[in-house]
Amino acid sequence: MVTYQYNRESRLLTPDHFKVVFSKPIRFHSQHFTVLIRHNNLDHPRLGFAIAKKRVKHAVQRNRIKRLVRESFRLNQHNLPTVDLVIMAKSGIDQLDNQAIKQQIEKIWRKIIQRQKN
RNA sequence: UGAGUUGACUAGACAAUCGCUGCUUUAUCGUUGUAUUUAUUCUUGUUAAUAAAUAGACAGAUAAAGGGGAGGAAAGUCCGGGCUUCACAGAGCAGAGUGCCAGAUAACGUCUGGGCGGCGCAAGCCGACGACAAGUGCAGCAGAGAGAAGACCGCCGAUGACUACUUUUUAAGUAGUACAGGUAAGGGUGAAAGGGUGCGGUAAGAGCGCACCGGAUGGCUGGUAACAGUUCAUUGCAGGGUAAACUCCACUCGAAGCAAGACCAAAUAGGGUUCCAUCACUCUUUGAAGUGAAUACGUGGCUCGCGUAGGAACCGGGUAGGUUGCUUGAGCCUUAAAGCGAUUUAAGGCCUAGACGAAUGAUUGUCGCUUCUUUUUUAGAAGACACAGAACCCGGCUUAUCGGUCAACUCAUUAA
RNA sequence: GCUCUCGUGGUGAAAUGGAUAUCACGUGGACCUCCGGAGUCUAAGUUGCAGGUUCAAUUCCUGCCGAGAGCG
Repeated sequence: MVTYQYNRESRLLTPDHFKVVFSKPIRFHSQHFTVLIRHNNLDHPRLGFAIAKKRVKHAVQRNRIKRLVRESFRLNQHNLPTVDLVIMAKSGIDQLDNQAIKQQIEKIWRKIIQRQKN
């Protein structure tokens, strides 16, 4: 079933959720992202962010990254396995434009899907 | 037309698709338990219990529709206030802050008007702008001297001393020495050297005296005041700088913050009360008795060690979590009145974000803007389209900022 | 949300408002040596930035910028 919804069910809400992901993650890297994933027992994937103020200085930039990644997650979530994801940003990401960020995050989705099949 | 000053406003526009989050309405589900009706039960009640239906209410869930959804600085957290909790008889000390005068305000370190000083041709802008004559400190180097000072060069050497000469020889005069000494004009040092100019005066000089200018003190006049003026009087005149040095004077300040605070409250652990159970001991009472858990049981051949010591009900605190505080407010817009103005008052209208691992977005198209290329009027390409993202709420200040619009004023040039 | 501290050669630290800003380590250059080490000499500071007070500011005051810490 294809859904484009993104509500509170699709997010990591409490520190406990994050701790679980950070404890035994599988890592995926690109030039400006680190993604930690871990299987959950639900029937849908969940998304969380950990973007440090040290890496991305301005609040406008942090919000932009979160919105872009969230939008991409929203449109691709039906293809993803049932995992919890934590997106971490690396410094320098605020220099990129919207298209570049979109391409990078979509590349990561493909890697996750590929790994799941194997 | 050009150059500038001040104030106010604006912060790309429209459409489509897919989302996020409050609000309103409707529908469905759910929850609680209120009212009514009906049925059943029996202790037969105007009253109880149970069940169902209908109506109403509502923490909530889902769906649909409608409508709303970042800023002028939301930022820095530099001030002030509301709100909340705690503390508190009153007063003082300490500490911190402010500092020309008057006003505005809920309050302010903010704003308005005025004074004084500085900058600018001007419109205008800037200023921590109380007191050093209450006391204490500080001023390197240079310089003679750095605080009620001082003699290095210079000037003088009247007076005193010494030498020489002359004379009327216990004395006087003249010349010299630069010894005592005088001097604050000139030079020089320094950021700063104890009013300025001129004339008189003098051995040379000096407010030493005088004239003018400037000041100080008192009075008078104007002003609410800061302060200004003064053809008034007195005073030769000043002991300068520094308080963003200690300090003094005047005024202000209780402390902490929405993670404040209020309510609901799981699991686990733990507290209290009652009842039941286990074991040991006690008894004029042999009991659902009293006291205790130091004991008992298990593991084990024994010691050490390890494990177990219960069950039920109720009460209170309270963690995770949830709800609330949470957006109607010193609110915004328009008009009128008062005031030079900040602002205030009155009338009418409006409701304009409330998220919480944290929404307010993405993509596409058309137009606009900027830059670049080609070229001379188009075409093409690029663009997080300036700075920047609410977190209890307001009033300011400060800092960042591509452009655009409007109004008032100033200066220059040209024309009439 | 509240509070505090720091910023000085490449690094780590000194300096009462007063001379050309000092010390250690490191780096570059020169000397010494056959070469290297050691040694000797020497160079490199916008005292974070912008204003102000003062005769004079690393020091005092104000505003920014950056780094770090603490409390809840």
